[in-house]
Amino acid sequence: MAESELPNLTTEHSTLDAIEQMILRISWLAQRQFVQLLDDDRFNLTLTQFYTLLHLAQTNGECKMSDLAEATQQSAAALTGVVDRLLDKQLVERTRHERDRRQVMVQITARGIAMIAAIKQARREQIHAALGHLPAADAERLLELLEGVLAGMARALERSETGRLA
Amino acid sequence: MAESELPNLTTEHSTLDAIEQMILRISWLAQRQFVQLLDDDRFNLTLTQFYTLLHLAQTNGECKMSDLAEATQQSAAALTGVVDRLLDKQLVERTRHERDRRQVMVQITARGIAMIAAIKQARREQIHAALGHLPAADAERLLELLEGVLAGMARALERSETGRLA
DNA sequence: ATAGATATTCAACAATGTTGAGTATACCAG
DNA sequence: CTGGTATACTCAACATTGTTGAATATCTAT
Repeated sequence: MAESELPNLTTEHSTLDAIEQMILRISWLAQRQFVQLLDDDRFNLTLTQFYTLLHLAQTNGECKMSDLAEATQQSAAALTGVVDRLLDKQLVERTRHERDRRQVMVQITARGIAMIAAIKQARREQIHAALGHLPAADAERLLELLEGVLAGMARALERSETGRLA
Repeated sequence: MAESELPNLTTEHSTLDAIEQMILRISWLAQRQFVQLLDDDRFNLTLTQFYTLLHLAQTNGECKMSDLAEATQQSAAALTGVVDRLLDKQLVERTRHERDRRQVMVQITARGIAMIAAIKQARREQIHAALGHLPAADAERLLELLEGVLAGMARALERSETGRLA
């Protein structure tokens, strides 16, 4: 992975390294915090189930299994089990593509949409508890910078994963 | 500083909500990216194993199982299995406390220390691939803002988790 | 019709996580 | 010392997720 374009790795680490540590720790905390929320009796979802359902909520209409697997970074085999459990909870429906009968299409139900909305609202309250104190200008600036981070990470991930979803 | 603790949840969502989405997605990507790295033949660790080993690396000397469980946010029962596998890989050693024979003490080995160092170096290269393009000033500013985020999240997590590790 | 590609599921296994029971040890009261 | 209780950890049983490779069904092109 990107062995050529690495300028002065040994010297000016400090800021990027600190950002790296920060992102790792924030990721860890954000996830634990969110998992706690999802574990609530109202929701009772795992993180993987949530991300899968979220993508379905953001996709209007049906979604192919393989597309869903790629979007949520899961193998097709793993996704089958996740969708099974979402189906048990009546949060999604599974149908066959009309023309290409090989394809399995998944669609979120009204119940699933309501679930996502409720989780987002709860999450909104949680994030306000954590970040409500940030000055508005800082929040705006942070958002801009995070967009840059996300773009960079998505690129790096793409680059290194070519041909993973066998 | 905007002192309003929970002002108008229903109206001015936009920026904080966008930051929330961004953090969720970055967390997801950061983790997937890191898991890929840890899966490399050189390391062959899971995320949980890494965080557990990392904490042992940061703790000089031995660490009690229950302390380690709390620090890494795992149940004692789950940790037993994780340490079993770290033991198989000869990355840690398990001994009994001399006085209180109930306590099991875990200590990282030289091999474990070398492993953590190698992972940190690889991670450094990965983060450079993702963020190397950020202007230095932006990186500095991002770091400051993330520190604020981390502090807020740590506070929120503390508040909500009182007495979880039964 | 058949060969090969594509889409998905299934089977077998490993790692993690939960809960509740079990074991060993420590400590305290009588 | 003995018995009772708290503590520290492990174990057992189970659910979820993840991997790989095989199996199945369907499409497409010759």
